[in-house]
Amino acid sequence: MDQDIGYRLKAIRTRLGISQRHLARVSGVANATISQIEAGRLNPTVSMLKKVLDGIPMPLSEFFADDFEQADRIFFRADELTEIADGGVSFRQVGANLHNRAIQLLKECYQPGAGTGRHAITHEGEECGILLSGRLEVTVGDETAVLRAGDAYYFRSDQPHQFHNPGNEPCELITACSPPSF
Amino acid sequence: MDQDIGYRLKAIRTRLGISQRHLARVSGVANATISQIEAGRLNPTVSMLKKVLDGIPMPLSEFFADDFEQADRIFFRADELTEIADGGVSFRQVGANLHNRAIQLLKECYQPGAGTGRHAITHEGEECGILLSGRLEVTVGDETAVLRAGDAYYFRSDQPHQFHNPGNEPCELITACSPPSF
DNA sequence: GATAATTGTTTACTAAAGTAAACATTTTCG
DNA sequence: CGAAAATGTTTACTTTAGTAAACAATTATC
Repeated sequence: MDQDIGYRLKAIRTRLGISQRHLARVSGVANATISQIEAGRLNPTVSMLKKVLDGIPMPLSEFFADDFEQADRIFFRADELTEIADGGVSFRQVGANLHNRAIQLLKECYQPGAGTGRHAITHEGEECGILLSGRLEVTVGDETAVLRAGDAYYFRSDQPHQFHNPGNEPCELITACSPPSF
Repeated sequence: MDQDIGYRLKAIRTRLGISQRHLARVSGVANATISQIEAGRLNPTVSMLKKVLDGIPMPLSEFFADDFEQADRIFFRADELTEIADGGVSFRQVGANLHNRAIQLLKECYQPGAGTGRHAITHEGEECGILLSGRLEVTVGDETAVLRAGDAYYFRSDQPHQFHNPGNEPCELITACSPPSF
């Protein structure tokens, strides 16, 4: 249970790209607390967890929503997908608790001009995706391509990669990572 | 915050008609813990609250759902009303956190034969209601009446009162209590 | 009406949550 | 490169969550 909370908090925090210390500062708690919660070494009180989430901000109901307590769910309606918005990029994730899972499937939407940021990302595993609409500029290693609806990609994630929507309409795509990266 | 959790737990527990000790037994926690949580004297850990709710059973998401964190909401869609089922009787409450509020408004539905039980209820305040459909037998003090759609009642709650659906179709009504009784 | 069972509360205690401050790494920037 | 800032972790300590057992009060049962 404590571990579940930790995994979920870490997933949310890193997805937003903020550090433990930053979250600690804005929520007014000790950074050691967040470190230990995420490590599953601490069993937070409700009010402590709320205090932390207030810094994101995220209501408790959303933190516990979806399949947080039903990791074995099989079917998900469209409006049940876990949504994580981050600037011009929004993610809709199939399933919420993906630690110990093999696949992370996302429906992503990049607003015009939005992207993963100036710096390329590197992590373990592999990932791939296929575009549904709009255009997406994908850079992997020293290769760059602008994809259109129907185009796809597949690469090992230890190669530096970044995404960017160069068009003037939103870009939708389905992506898959293995293992899930937070 | 701690007090909010306590009020809400107590509201849910008493609505289900179970005692602190019973809930403590089935959830495997000390009854003193439940007493102190409800009194707002204890700041439960998430896993402790989950352990308690597992005895109801109620998922954390539902506990924190609705307007638990937004006590100032004004409008509620039909499907947003807090539903509390109890045997043949179901309650749909307008708003969830009614402590410190003056009114508790419920849409109730009694299945045929269902009622508030053999023993009359007594508590402070006043309550009233109006029938939407079906029949409802209302007993207040030594007076009994069978109400039909459009009929209504109003009494001081310190008079022993009970409700029962004597018909063979569900009975719907809107009730109001002041102050909210849990 | 008296005994027994059940209710919620309080208390002394122990197990653990939460913090401040140090730690070891990594990243940033001149 | 090298100083400086920022990252997550660990540690010693204080506070508090959680428990068992007693308490007082109410309710059930004969």
